[in-house]
Amino acid sequence: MSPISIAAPPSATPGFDPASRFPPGFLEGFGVRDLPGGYLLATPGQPLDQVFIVRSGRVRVYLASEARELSLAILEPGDVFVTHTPTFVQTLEPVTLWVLGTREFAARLAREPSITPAIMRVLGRILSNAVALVEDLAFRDVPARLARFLVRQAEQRGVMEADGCLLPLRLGTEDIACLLGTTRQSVSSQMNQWQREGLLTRRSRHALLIHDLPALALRSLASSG
Amino acid sequence: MSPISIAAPPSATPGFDPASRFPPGFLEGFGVRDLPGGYLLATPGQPLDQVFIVRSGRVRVYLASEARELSLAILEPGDVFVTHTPTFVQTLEPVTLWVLGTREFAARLAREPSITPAIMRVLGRILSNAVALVEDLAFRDVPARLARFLVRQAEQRGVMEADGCLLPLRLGTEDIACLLGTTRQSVSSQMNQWQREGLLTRRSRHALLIHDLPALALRSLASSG
DNA sequence: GGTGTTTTGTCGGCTGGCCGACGGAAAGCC
DNA sequence: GGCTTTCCGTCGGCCAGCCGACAAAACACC
Repeated sequence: MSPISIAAPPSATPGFDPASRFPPGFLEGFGVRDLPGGYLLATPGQPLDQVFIVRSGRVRVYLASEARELSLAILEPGDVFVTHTPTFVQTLEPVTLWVLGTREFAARLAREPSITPAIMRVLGRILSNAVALVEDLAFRDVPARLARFLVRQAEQRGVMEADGCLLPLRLGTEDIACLLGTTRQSVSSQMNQWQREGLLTRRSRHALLIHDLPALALRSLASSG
Repeated sequence: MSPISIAAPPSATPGFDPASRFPPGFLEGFGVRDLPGGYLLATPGQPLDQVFIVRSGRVRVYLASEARELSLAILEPGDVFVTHTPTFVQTLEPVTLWVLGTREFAARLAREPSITPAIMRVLGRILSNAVALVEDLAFRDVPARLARFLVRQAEQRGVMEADGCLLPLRLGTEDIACLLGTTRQSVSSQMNQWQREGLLTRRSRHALLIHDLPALALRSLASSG
């Protein structure tokens, strides 16, 4: 999950084994935890430091003020995160996680230093994503953010077809708006604008057909400052 | 340097030894590098991965679009950073750094696992700061961001006096605007607004006297969404 | 202390995008 | 199929804050 995303790894092909992402034996020591959908597993208030990896299901990481929410990432199987940051973390559906306390994790690293470089890469990627998110908010207007979002989604999940790139979306308009730091209305109107221009077609509520990907990419360049 | 800041450690008291922040012997292996003012030591393009620590002088970390710049942090002696992120890093004045390549750094961690927890704490703090920055941009309007900035500065560097808290500022209006993701004009007018309300006095170009810190803190709460 | 340069204060116009409201469409549910 | 509920599209009003422009002040340098 991408343009606005703080999570660790690159894209996930559907139907793969999340454990295959990690060195053999890496997951030993992690606890397995099953959670129901809608479960809030971390808040800014009580930071029970934990490293977790999503095994199945989706998890949303977000910030909230009194009036609004901003999704930082929607984690999918294989994604890594640390509850060491002042964010809310909530399951979107029933979820299975691998979990380990940060202290134990650090001790583990100390015992098996060979995995340290891999971890540093993951952390570096998380930080890079956070920086990219700041860049998006500071420099790009809503159309550009939305275009970027769609292009990235297409790169990750798009399926080429005769008349364009079919993009299965598991998010509603409101969810997208929340990822982009804007409103339902702005996303909706922009999307329909592009539909009228022939850039894309709303195939169904959860599928989008992008006809002109390059044109979208063009609109994803900075234009708000 | 704070409300908008991605850098690692808490505040620095002036005239301290930056090396004292780290475990004895930690800095062995680091190279020492002297750079002139205005030197650009990293850009998003070529990520020569390095871990560096500021020994003296100030360093600015920022993002740039064609039309605008956003400062992520102004690093001071003792601050740690990684050029592993797609940002610009530039010296503001002549600077001395301790530098080590990320590969060597990781190897070092692998050899001396005892310092790993400390490093994870530093990375966690950097990430938390980045998240806080996103929060600022997404949820707070300009007055709130500015108020927060001033309050934090006061906490870190302010000197209590009879008629308030004297705040030595090494930044101009434009620099502050750049840290807050806004414009010179907005900062200026808001500051003078508060001056008229008696909250603060512009003592000189580089010094500010804050009379009513609590009132400022009140204005630093979210109000743009 | 005069003179050029940089920094700051202020104003008005303009606009992106938020907000509230409401009708229509799709999807779930029996 | 009918019903309910959730989701989506669109419009008009409104406002924060950016932009350009210019004057005044602070500072630096001789």
